[in-house]
Amino acid sequence: MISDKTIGRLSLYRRLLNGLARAGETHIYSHQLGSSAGGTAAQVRRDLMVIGCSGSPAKGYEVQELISAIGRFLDVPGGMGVALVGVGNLGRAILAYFRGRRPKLSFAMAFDSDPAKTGRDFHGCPCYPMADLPARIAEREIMVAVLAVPVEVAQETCDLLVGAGIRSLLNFAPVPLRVPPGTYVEDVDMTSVLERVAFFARTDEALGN
Amino acid sequence: MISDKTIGRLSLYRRLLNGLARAGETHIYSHQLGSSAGGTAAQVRRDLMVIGCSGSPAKGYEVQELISAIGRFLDVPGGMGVALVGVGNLGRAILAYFRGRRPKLSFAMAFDSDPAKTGRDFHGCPCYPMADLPARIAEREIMVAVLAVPVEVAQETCDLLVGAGIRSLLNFAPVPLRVPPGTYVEDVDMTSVLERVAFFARTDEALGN
DNA sequence: ACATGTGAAGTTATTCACAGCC
DNA sequence: GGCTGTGAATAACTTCACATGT
Repeated sequence: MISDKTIGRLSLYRRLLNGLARAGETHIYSHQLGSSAGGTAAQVRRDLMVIGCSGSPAKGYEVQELISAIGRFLDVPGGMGVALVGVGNLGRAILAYFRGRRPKLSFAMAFDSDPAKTGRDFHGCPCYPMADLPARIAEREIMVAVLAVPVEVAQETCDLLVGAGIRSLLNFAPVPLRVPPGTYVEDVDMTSVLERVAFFARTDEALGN
Repeated sequence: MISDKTIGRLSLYRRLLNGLARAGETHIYSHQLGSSAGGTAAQVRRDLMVIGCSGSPAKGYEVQELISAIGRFLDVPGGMGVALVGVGNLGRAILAYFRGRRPKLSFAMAFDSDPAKTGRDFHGCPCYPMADLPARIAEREIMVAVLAVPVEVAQETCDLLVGAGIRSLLNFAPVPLRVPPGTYVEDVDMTSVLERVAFFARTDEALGN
């Protein structure tokens, strides 16, 4: 009933709204938010409708109210821990990227099979050996994982995570993962994204986008 | 007329087919390729149809033929150079990730505003100062760029790239870019992707996906 | 029998457009 | 006059289903 596209946009709206709030803005119209978000006014109104927000024709939407409403909708009140598996170049970049960015969603632990990496912190996140994974994930009741392991071990690592109780995961390995029903997977396949981008460099004007 | 989703899947099919070819497979049925790709047989057949491939009911599709056909469709014969802007943690991870992965699509140059980074190589890719960007991009006729700069300078860097002749770009900064018509942008907003993934950890079973 | 190729149907997502209100 | 809220229309994408071929 609620689409994943809408969820992604709500997350983006919140970030834009936080910027507006910091700049002292108190109200915003759907067409302004729409154009900042790279979408349309109608889309913004629909998205806000599904989370039960409403604005006034006179002043638009209240920035603070939207921020709170999106937070109530997206966030788990107590915050959520995320596990990273695979502390290679990409894994470390992800840790650095998210460090301190979202208080309600932070990397609580990382795992790697390389003994040279375990036992220390990366960007503030402790790294443990793979053998500890099931116990540590169960102990902290982690439900979300990011997979940044080599493609050869992606599926088996995924199975291990699901077995340990992970309910939703973000996969950077360039292979679609098989998961049991009830588990959510988002594949971010950078290879195919880049190939797509390269493709449209050629055809954009030729086919008139 | 050809959708970006199809392009992304073709890229994935090719990767899977390369694996099959390496394993010695010569033919494949749409339902096999579909399930490896996390899709359906009908979808595979439609995707292959748009690039003019056909198989036989007897043996399915010829693996090598598909690989060539996808290559003819997606690749520029002479190969394509990509520029990276922003050699931070994420930028370096991207260089490492793509190193030697696709011969027809490789990072030819990188740019960064930090003088400590310019003048040397990162994962085999030379890094130049931002001031050199327009001339070097024009000289090598680069059309594709990856943007991995801090969000504050993303739009201005994008404008610089477009002015230098970039036609298509992959943006990792968490803000939608404004580009002139005819330019293709793919935003990979890891923050909102992760928030989405976290959201569905809670609701998957509750709302029964 | 079983797989392909594809029109038709179905599904999901986005945009239009207008009533109602400030 | 311009904005919100939303049913209706449209567009985009996916799946069905079956005629056709081997």
